[in-house]
Amino acid sequence: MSDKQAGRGRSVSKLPASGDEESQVRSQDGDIYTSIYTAIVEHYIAPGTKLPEDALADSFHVSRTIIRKVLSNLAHDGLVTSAPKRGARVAQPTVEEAKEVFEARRILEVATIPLIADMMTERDIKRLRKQVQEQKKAELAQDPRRAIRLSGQFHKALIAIIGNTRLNEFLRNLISRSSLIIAVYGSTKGDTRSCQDHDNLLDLFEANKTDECARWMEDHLRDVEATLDFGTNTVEALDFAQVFGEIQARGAD
Amino acid sequence: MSDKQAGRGRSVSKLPASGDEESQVRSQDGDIYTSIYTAIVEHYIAPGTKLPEDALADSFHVSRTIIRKVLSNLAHDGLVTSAPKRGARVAQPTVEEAKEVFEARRILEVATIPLIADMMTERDIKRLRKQVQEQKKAELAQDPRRAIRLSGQFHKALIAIIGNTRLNEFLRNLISRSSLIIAVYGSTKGDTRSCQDHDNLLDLFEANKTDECARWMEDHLRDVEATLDFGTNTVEALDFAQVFGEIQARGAD
DNA sequence: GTAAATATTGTTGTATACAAACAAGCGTGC
DNA sequence: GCACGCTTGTTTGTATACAACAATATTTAC
Repeated sequence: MSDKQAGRGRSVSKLPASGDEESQVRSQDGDIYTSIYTAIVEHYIAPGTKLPEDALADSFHVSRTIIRKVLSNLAHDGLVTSAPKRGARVAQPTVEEAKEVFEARRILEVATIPLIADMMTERDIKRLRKQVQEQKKAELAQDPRRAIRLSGQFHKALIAIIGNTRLNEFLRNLISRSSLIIAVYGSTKGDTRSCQDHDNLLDLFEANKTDECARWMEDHLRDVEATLDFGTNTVEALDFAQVFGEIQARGAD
Repeated sequence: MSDKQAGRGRSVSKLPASGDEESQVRSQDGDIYTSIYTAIVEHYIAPGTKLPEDALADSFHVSRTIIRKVLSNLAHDGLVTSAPKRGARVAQPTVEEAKEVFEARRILEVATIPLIADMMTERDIKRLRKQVQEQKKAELAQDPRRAIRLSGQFHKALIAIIGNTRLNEFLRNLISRSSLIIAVYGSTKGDTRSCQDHDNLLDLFEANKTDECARWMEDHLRDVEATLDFGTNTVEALDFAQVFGEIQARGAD
């Protein structure tokens, strides 16, 4: 697949029909992180869902020690909140947080446009085009999870052109949070337009219209934010046990 | 009984800092993080210094469990690196990392200038002026640690005007890393100029010359980066035990 | 029957114990 | 004399035990 995972990011493509490699006794640490991370970011577990250490430890056949570390990392990413003595839950971003995240994305992704335009090569364009195609396919196939993920990957791939790990990680963080925000405030309609949008951006890049690229990005992010409905937060906490059952279909013993 | 390497071993629990037997019930988690964080950022412990869990646990009179969590957080902040099975050390940023950090700062701090100018009030200016005065004083008093910290606080205070937690935390991260970078590649001279610079920026803000503010910030950060000497990395790992005594008294920002 | 107080259960925070891995010191063999 | 392997010691990774706290259920008083 994509041979160019920018930065040392953890590959998020583990979930659907996972290509089963023999990853059993290998570093259990990162795999568990990835599982829960993916489960949250791709809306397999709803915001607000409790994440008890014991249950998770049982699910993944490790001790609470490991789960604790993973949850701590996820908390640092802002995907779970952990109140001092009452455990961890999948984070429920407030409206203020949501607006902050999108404001930060606007600032970052607009400001980096000139640099991106400067360093972008033909191959980059080609790769991005292909990615947009994939996204389009996913949307036609009614696979919103995959579509959202690919949309995020597009933005990540864009900034990855600069090759700055700090920026990559910051945007990765913002995009994870965006996923969560969409889970809480997202409307179920009208997001299919973004695919067209991404194609338009590439056109502008190819035409060397950098200023218009910047304006486009600003508008695009505002559009996405505008599709959110800050009145309704659809929360339906479902049991996570079955979820991780699906995720790692192979039970250890 | 051959004498082994100094700075290791179990005899570190001699710290005067925690001679109080009663205060160890309260300050568990966050204070320890702050202590080590401050120690690193303010150059009390040199990059590359080993941070053995046992020794730290003894120093702070807690178990390795706590230390482990703290080190994990610090690793996430990029202030310590932890190789899989050979422990944690104070991070030694490479030249590439250093350049990435400063590039990220340029992008972020320049891009936010318009927003800052937009939201800045008289009181903000007054507060910032006072802070610059403090910094000037520290520099005259030959207190480079304090001067560096105040310089960082100035930049943080600037972006804090926007009131966006994401941006605040990102810049905080970049600034911590900058401190580390200065510890490794910093020249001992010529940093006193930054104080004047900060005053100049405030003048521009007051004159509503936003564009010039942006250009100023760009130049300023490039100047700071230019004072670095990427050839010499002065590493002198000193014992951290005595260090925490001095620090624990005051908290960090 | 309701509400307050108490008992019980369950979950998290911290410490400690044990096992595995790395590093180094020592000795033997060539 | 040098190199290789064994052994010892130190340090990290993981699991488990125990204690403290929160939440819930139950009992009792009015």
